[in-house]
Amino acid sequence: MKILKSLNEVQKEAVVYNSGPHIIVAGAGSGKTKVLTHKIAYIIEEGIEPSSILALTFTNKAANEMKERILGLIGSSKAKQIWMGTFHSIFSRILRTEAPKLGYRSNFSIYDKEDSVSLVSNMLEEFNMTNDNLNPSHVQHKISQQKNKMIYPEEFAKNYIQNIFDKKVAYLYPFYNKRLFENNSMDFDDLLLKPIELLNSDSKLLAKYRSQFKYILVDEFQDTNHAQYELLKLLVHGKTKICVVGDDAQSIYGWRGADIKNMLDFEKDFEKAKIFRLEQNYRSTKNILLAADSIIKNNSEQINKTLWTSNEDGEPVTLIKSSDEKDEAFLIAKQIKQEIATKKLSLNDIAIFYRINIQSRAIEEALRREKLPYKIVGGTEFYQRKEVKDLIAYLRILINQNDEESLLRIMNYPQRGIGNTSIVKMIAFARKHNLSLFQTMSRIFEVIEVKERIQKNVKQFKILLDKYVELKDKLSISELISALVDDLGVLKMYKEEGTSESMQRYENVLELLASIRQFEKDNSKIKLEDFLGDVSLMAGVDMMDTKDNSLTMMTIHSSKGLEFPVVFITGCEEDIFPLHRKFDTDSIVDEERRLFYVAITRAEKKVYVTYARSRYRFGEVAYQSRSRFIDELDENVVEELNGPYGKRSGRKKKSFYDELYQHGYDYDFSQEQRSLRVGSRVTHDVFGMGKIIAITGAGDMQKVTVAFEHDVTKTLLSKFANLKIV
DNA sequence: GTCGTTCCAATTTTT
DNA sequence: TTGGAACGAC
Ligand SMILES: Nc1ncnc2c1ncn2[C@@H]1O[C@H](COP(=O)(O)OP(=O)(O)OP(=O)(O)O)[C@@H](O)[C@H]1O
Repeated sequence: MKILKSLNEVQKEAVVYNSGPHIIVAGAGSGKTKVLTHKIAYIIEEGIEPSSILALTFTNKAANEMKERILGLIGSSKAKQIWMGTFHSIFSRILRTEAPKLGYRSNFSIYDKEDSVSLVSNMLEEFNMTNDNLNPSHVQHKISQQKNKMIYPEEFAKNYIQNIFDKKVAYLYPFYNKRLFENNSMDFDDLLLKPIELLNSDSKLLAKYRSQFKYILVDEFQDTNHAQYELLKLLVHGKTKICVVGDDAQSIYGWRGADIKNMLDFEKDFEKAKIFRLEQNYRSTKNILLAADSIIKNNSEQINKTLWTSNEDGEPVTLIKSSDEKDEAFLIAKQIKQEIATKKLSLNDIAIFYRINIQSRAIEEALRREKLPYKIVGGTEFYQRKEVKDLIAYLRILINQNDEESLLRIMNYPQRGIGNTSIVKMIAFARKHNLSLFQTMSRIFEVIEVKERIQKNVKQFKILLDKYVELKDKLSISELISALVDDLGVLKMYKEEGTSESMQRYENVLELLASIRQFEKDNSKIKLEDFLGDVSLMAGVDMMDTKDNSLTMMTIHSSKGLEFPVVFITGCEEDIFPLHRKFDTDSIVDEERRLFYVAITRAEKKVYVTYARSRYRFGEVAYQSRSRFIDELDENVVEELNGPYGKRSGRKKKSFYDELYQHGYDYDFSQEQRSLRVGSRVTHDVFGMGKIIAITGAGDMQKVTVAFEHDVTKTLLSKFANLKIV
């Protein structure tokens, strides 16, 4: 059979296996995704209906690629009928049909993080809690964490309150859910929670989906959260075939609720689960695997796995040292030119990874200067930009008039003389009369607190919206948005402003129009509702264009599942990678280490690791020390490209002089500064462990602000503080 | 209600 | 350093 031909023995076994739940646990590049792909193709060839297969991937892009591969394998367009996508997109699709059973309408909006945060923010204002010192985004994050652990408001309030912050969150949490519901909207977590509620409460529906999905396959299983796992447990029953694949060493979304425990529990929860282990890596050179292994073995908790390759030894990992982030970027550009010149590589073969998006700035600049074309994957995503979101908000309100967040966004965009005071009055009226804000606009003349002149503005706005509600079924999406953009005059507005930001916005609006036209071309007869759903669930990598010839830049998180011949891992310095704040626990550093492992294992032939001795952070120079991960790399597979201070020493503990070198020569080595600098870890006799977050003054008057454990921050005179460096 | 100025947190990572 | 929120003047 053709489908099995390009597989090794274990892979074949796993593809063909059909006697019950199975999990494929294997290291990077061992062909997990490949097995999953071939398995699906195999099942279809066996005569199983594609529409009875549910295949869950981590990104939409991965889903599309998998579909294409399957198409190539079975040569039939049947692949289109597979239920394939991310958990979020699949279950939002199911909710479009089933949500009415929960009291939502099927045109519900999907709130992304920003929408959710702004909902929280508006709630704080409405509840007069703006003085409570609550950061809306922290509140939202906390709520989201509970939701994806399936901890409901009552339970949270009862069992999980540890401090005053939790208490306030517990107060807000039920109202937050209520508001979402009233807005006929769901946040990302609801897209998983609501299906769980539905399937738990409606046995007929459960039966329907259980018989619908005869095969369930999950890629990147190590990064599923509790809600996702619960969904799987619900859907899988006696006859369902379930196959999951994952690598615990690549779990990098713990902060988003993902739990490796799911992998360990699988055997327990799914009876007679069979484990397959793939041990041959087909992606990388021996040296790269050695380097990756030397990193990951520093993590204590791991599922034991072997990984070997018959590929060549290849080149060592090359370390590039630089003085600051500009220098780093320049050296990367220089090295890329050399790679291309000497190795017949194309730009597409090279990727530059970073820990945090901000790092891309300096690199972009250097690449532009050196005339190296690049693309940024993810980052401040296109659909996240303000002007784009504003226009999308118009579309959303046309579909779902209860979507108050969207309505608030556009109420005064572009400016039409409806200010905050009037909006507050309108909301009060809406709450009092149990109306939506949208309905309130129809009765604006009853809201006597709003000035007459402004009532007229509201009326005008309402007429505009009504007109487009009317038009939305008559025009295509692109015609609709073009007409709207014209009507609103935003293009003209940006042009007249004439600043460089405005021009950027102008461009972005044009790009939005173009992208909608493209979207229409790719998905004929698509409905506005579906377009909006897709847009909210679009991941950064989903937009990645692999056709054009350019370098790829992205965060390591976005690089998951991808592979490139040459990989640059940049900013390998303490406090960047591992990026940690104040007091990180081992488990957080372990996740950073897994992230580093993911980064290395994306590479086929060559890894560069770069770091800088200083970089601008928050507008001031911060002196960096190189990442512990660099020291963890197996010396035998590492070379230094430009160590101006001699060869890397194998010493684990740095000497005082090394420390000096680390921090550069343009540094004042006076006693107190050497010892105390921003970022230094210190201990205090009374307060214990801490980290310096600011230093002011000098000499006897020098003050240091230290963040101690348990959220205690103190500003002390260094003369008396007697801080000891650790 | 709008515009300009000042002030402050942000640089985690994203479905 | 930057962008958004907050504040005050008109
Ligand atoms: N039996 C095989 N023969 C040749 N090449 C293979 C084989 N199995 C996998 N590969 C290749 O190895 C590379 C890695 O495969 P794949 O992406 O499926 O691995 P993975 O285990 O999912 O990796 P990761 O977990 O790192 O994302 C791919 O280029 C794939 O084509």
